[in-house]
Amino acid sequence: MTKHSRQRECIKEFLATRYDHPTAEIIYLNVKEKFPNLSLGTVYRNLSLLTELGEIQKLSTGIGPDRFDGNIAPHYHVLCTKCGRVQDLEIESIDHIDTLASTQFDGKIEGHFTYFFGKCRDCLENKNNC
Amino acid sequence: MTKHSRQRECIKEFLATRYDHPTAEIIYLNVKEKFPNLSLGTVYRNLSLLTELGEIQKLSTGIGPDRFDGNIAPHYHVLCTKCGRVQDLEIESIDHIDTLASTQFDGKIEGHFTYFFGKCRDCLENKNNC
DNA sequence: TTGTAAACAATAATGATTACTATTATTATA
DNA sequence: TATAATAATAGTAATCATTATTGTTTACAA
Repeated sequence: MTKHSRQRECIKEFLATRYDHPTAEIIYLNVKEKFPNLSLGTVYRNLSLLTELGEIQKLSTGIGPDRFDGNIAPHYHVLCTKCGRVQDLEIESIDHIDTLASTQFDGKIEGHFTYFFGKCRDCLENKNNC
Repeated sequence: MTKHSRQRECIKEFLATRYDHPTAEIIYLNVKEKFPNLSLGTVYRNLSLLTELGEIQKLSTGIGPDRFDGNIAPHYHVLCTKCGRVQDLEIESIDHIDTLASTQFDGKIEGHFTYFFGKCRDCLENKNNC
């Protein structure tokens, strides 16, 4: 049985205010302001739990540490290969690629994860503020 | 200037014989049979170099350690969520999703990486040999 | 040959994440 | 409201994958 925890509540609330997909470290530093003796392990444990519960989303981009997204509505992400920023991308569903994959795979396709990569607007314009 | 190295040669040859996308650790254990005092660092260094040269492909699936693929022809991969196996998938190009993403992204889309997930044939049939 | 620079083995260090343990907080119940 | 049961915590150690360092060896060009 899972009990309420003020730390977990705060982690979830913090994520709801951020649209830049922060890492566990960033979340730790921010939530620590409200809970000065917060432990990094607590952050990781709760991020895992919230991900399992489907209340947040974990992004394993393969570039740097995992990131977390408080928005669980279906959407995609673009990774800037210059500054490392991860931005949201609202596109129409591309779930047809699962059907396509199913026709060629001897087994059951349950879904996919896709990350787009490229250059963000700021990097294209050489603004170094990203 | 990059010099010839028998270790690198052997790593590349080994990858060419394998279709199961081995990890650095597995590659190390196998190539060690020919070079008994091979170092794990040498494996990582050469895998990075070969990846940069475009002679092999690195797969960062987000599940477990990175894997490597000696086949650089464009193709996709399916991760079995039960046994962790990574299998090849030959499907027609889905590069149109980059065009789709471009229409919604304020910046430049250069490509995408997509991993499908599901259950492999062996796991569906409860054969525990995978 | 011989000089030089790349590659090596061995090992230490790092970064991200998970595990452990004694204490504290939450919640059900007396 | 007090108390008992136990989930969650803070603090810390350990692990896992990977990268860095260093002194020695190997490839190759002069």
